[in-house]
Amino acid sequence: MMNNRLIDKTSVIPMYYQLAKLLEGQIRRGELKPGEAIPTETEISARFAISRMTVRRAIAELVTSGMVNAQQGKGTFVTMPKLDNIVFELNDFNHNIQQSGILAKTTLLEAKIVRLNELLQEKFAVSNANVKFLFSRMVVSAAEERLAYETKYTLYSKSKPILESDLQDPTLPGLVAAHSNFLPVSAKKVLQVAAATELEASILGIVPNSPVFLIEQTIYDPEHRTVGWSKSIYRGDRYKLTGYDGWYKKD
Amino acid sequence: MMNNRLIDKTSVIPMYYQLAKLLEGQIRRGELKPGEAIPTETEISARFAISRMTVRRAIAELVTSGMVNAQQGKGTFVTMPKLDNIVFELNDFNHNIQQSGILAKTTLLEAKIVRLNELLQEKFAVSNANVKFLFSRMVVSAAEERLAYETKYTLYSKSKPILESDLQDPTLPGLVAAHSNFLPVSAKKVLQVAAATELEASILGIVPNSPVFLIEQTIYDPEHRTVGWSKSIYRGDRYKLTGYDGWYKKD
DNA sequence: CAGTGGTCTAGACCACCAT
DNA sequence: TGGTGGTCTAGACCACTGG
Repeated sequence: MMNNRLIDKTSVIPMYYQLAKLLEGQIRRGELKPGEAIPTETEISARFAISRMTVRRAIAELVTSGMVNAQQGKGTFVTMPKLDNIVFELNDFNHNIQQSGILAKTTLLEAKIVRLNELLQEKFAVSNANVKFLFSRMVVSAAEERLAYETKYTLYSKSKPILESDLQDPTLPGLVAAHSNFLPVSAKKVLQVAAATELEASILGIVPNSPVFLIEQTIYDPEHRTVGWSKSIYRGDRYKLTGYDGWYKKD
Repeated sequence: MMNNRLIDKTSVIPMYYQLAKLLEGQIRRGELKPGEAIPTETEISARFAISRMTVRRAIAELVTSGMVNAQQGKGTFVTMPKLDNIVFELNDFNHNIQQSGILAKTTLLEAKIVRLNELLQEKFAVSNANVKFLFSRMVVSAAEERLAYETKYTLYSKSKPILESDLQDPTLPGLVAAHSNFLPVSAKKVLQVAAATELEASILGIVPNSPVFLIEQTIYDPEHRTVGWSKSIYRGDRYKLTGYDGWYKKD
């Protein structure tokens, strides 16, 4: 049925990888159909004269990629792809732009130290009125076009002046690391749609009430305390998110 | 330094899992800091009297979860968390609603067989004018409120009447599977913001030009042919996407 | 060169499932 | 009960890094 010369034991390419790709190909070509069982580990092990541990490692790759599903006592089966769980990756949104060959430029509009106010009290859940925050707002532009407007707050615990370096790493986690003694270890982003306010519209050069992306980001330290918060407005006509699901080829 | 009684070899919980959680805890508590090396595999192996393969399996878990980074010849190091790559999961969007305890209801507005037109020619990249498509449009609502409006096209190759079952699985992959001989194996979704058209606004009961989510979905068969396409409009004031990154606890 | 992680083996025992 | 996948071992050899 199958030739056992398909795995090159002398290759620099690991055997588990060769085997995984071999099985993946059979599934993609429909030689193994969704719902069907793939050969047992012992069978594959014997057929290719490969240790069972190595076979398991190969199958583990397929399990991870979601093409196959192992069931103890029964067998390993080709997955019926579920296509309703799409994942959108948001590489700081601006990578989209940079990948288009255009390079995004960040222009600082304002940066200052502020004290606690109502918004900050809500977002950071602190009550000590002496806490200092670094406030900054900036515009992201590319090819002479303004694309996004961002407002950021971070805890400010280092007595260090605000340098040009702020511009070099304008990401929120970067600001936290640079201007506080807190280590940012986790983040939450909430994406919504909104209508551009007068201010936002004038900064971005769009018509008021135009649809825009509104992204709120919160940065946490290891104790899950909020150490940074930002609100970003992205032009709706210049940004989109694309996501894939199922047996998409990744090579 | 560390007690070697922390791994219970007789437990039903696998040793590699216990070890992975033990290391994860040390990292979360800051006993192992970002940038630092974790003990070598041989060291851990000796300290707990565990086979190195088992230690590797434990570390592999941490590598997968992104907390640690292995470098051949050098060591394994605690990751400096990158927090700008947030991932939004979109469980067919309506799961958001269902998790709130409210149950979403889909109401079919129209369903019919259509022939090739300009839109379909572009989306499906077919030229044979005899190809038939199943067209349907529907409204998703919850708690007496209309939330989303969806328009779907799928290839129609089964000579089967359109049944009530269409309503039972109104997802695009489901429609493809039910009404064509094609197997949907991969999907692409593009998320944008838009202003509601007059039609969309009247169907959803919102003001025209309100900001809305616009999601286009394309379904592919194993040969990467388009077998389904849909366009969905979601009320901007009722939906949002939330994503996490970094060392978020998942237990 | 010594030390690290990466691959692989040939067994062993177990938990689970079907019959 | 026999067959499946899940865990674990005690080695082995390799590729890569650094001094």
